[in-house]
Amino acid sequence: MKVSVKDEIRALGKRMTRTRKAVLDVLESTKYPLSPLELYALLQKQNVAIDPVTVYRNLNALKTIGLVRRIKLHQDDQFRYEMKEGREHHHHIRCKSCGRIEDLLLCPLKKLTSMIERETRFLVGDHSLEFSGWCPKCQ
Amino acid sequence: MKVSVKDEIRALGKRMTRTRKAVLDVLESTKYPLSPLELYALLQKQNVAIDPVTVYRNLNALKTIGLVRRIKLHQDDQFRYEMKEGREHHHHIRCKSCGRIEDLLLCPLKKLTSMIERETRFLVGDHSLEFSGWCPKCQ
DNA sequence: TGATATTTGCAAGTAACTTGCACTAAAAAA
DNA sequence: TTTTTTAGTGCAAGTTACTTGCAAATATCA
Repeated sequence: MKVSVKDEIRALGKRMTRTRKAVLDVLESTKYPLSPLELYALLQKQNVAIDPVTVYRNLNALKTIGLVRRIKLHQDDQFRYEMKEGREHHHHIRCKSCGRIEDLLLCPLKKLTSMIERETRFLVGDHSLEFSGWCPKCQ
Repeated sequence: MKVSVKDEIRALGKRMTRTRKAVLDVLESTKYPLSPLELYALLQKQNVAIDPVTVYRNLNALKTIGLVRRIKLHQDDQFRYEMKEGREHHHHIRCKSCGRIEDLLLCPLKKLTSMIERETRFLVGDHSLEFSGWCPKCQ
């Protein structure tokens, strides 16, 4: 975890606790978005004593101060969290078989947005796009 | 409700009950995808005596026999159901303010799919795409 | 070091949905 | 038309993911 993160947290009146640091460390070393309970399971493997509720609360706090992003994947019944730092707007692809999630780096929807605005008269603020299928191992 | 629907249901060993007919009627006359509890509320307004559990079970049954489609919108904590009949593959746009949901008739993602398959080596089976923003009334 | 305010853990509460079970009522058989 | 069979229903209780209340613990700062 970067030194600046601790400062960023303190600047916002939050504290850098043992558990919060552990949560941040796991998020930073994981390349795909984690659910609170997946994160909790990873912490247990590392023998970090923490309550699931504390994981939820930390993720919420980190989201509020803008360090992490909360997403909900299609047909998923839980939220997932990923570090915001250095990550552009992106979408995901998920394996229907093993659940593996990867980032997609391209977003083809900018042009489409104005078409949709014309067509629906909505003012578009956001979009979500997600693919699912079978990853190389599961094919 | 079309006559053929009753036959379709019976052909699959299911029965056309008073409550199931009521659920189907509401779904057929609603232009946007309904959550089970929204559907339940609409039935109550029409003084249809039904238990929420029965709404859930009917929607499940109708999904299983392929008459309705179940979808989950982004950041929504409930499933929604829409009639399948005569409705092509499509996406949705939702108002961030009033929650109004409309269909989008175009799907621009066919070309993109092969790009993503090349890039990720996944075999793409499905995608979900959803826009949100502000509808004309809420702008 | 001590004050104070955030954070934590445990227990309990929610919301959306599912399951178990006895009872009801469609549909098929007699 | 009247049984018989079995799907469907209502109520209560269970499940999952998450939230909230509160007293005790601990990070930060004077």
